Amino acid sequence: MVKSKATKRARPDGPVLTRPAAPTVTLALPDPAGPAVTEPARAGRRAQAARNDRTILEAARTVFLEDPKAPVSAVAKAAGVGISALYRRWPAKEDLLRQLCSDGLDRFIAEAETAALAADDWVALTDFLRRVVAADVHSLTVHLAGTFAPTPEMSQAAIHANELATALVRRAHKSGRLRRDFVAEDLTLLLEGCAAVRVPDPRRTAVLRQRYLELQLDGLATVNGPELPGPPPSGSELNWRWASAG
Amino acid sequence: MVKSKATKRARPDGPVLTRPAAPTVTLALPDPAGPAVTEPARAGRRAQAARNDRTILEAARTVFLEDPKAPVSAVAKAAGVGISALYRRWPAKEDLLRQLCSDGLDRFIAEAETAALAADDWVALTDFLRRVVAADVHSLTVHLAGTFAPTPEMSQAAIHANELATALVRRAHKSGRLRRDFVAEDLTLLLEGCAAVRVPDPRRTAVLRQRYLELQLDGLATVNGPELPGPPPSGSELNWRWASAG
DNA sequence: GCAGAGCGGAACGATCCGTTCCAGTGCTAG
DNA sequence: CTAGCACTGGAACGGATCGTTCCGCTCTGC
Repeated sequence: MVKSKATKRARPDGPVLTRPAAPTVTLALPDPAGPAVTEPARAGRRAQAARNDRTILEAARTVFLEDPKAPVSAVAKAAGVGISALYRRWPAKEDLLRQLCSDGLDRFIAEAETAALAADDWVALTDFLRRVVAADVHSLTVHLAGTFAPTPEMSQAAIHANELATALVRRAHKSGRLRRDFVAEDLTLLLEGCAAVRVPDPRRTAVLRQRYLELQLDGLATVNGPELPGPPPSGSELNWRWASAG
Repeated sequence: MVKSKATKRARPDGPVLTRPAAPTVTLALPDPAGPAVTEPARAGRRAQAARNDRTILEAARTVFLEDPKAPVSAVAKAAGVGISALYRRWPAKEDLLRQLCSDGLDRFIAEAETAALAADDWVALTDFLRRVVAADVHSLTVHLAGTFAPTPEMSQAAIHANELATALVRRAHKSGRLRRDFVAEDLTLLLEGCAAVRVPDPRRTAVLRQRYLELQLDGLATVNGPELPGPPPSGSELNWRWASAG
């Protein structure tokens, strides 16, 4: 999905220009466990370097999730490394943000594909939404977009993500359990609303987001009753974030 | 509600310490019209000053609604005045923010009281929510809180606002049309979700917020079905913004 | 035992922003 | 008619923040 993820680490020679490091990170989950993806586990300096790759990425995710405008130093501190450890991997802050966002997009797509496996058309959609909210992908993607220039690949991925989501909505409509006036474009703002739910404790935040998602799912399942007001959002109203670079 | 709003304008003598100017502003509505509240309309310099009072306040509302961290200069520019016109009225940025937020709180209370007039217990709640979302009070209040030290009066007002909202929820429950597992504390986060809905065009934003509010209202009206997950938010999870100063 | 990969963190330079200051403008009192 | 001054626009100041660079140290890998 993301094409050949560059070489292993930033080469010591020659400038690094795009998406540099991160050894096939499986994207930090809300679940902070994860018993390590059988990293070769060489000991010593090299090992620390390898570990730092994911450590920094996870720290960055956490930090920017809490405050999209957090300084680079905050990420370094959260990761328990110095600033140079970070700059060795990503040439600039923007590159880090880009990768974070890109990974989020990939994750979004992965969840959509997984959810699409469900046999039940209605369940496919609801499952998808629950997954995306649980993965906490949306807030990162949305709040970061606009703070960096998206690569063509990302715009491409965004389009693909849209297609998958649209397909899920179409299926849900076919099931007859989704209210008629709900369209695929509504998904973005619905998710944005969920992402806005925040309390100091991250764990509680996750739970509460599911709570309000369920509330909205019940709204989605309301097939009788007055139509939702206003025309639904249009693509152009939504995609202004990805504007620069198509 | 807001106690004696100080004298007319910042006195030329002596330092101004609290909530200075603004001649009983009726809080800018989403509706940008408003044919002036029969201001004495004296001509000349004094008139400009009087007009600037409301002009600046409205501009500030617009600007900070779009970006809570906007610089003071942005407000001045939006109001079409110089920076000193602003600083003549509010001793510091924080004072301006405080007033904006306080006015929002007052508005919230006013809407709650108006909505409470409805005879139908269910309509009282839904009407209230529609009003609050339409007034666009929540996003300002919420995103500004924490950027200044709230006055005791504001904390007081916040408590009062909570009481009113709670009463509306209680009534709605009595009507039997509100799902059992929805509690008053849920209101805050529900509104926060609505406030998160944003597109470039403010008018469209307003419409879309109503759209997703209606979706959630349908969710609120779903009395049969599985319970919402997780314990609902608690007061302490929500009020951390108003923390300093009780 | 040595070359250098990798690191921590201080230092730098640019930017931004809240606030102050001052000179200009045009009412308004006398 | 004019002197005084309330009021204003906007330049300038000083502090804070932050991205990025740089330097000296450590410890590995050969």
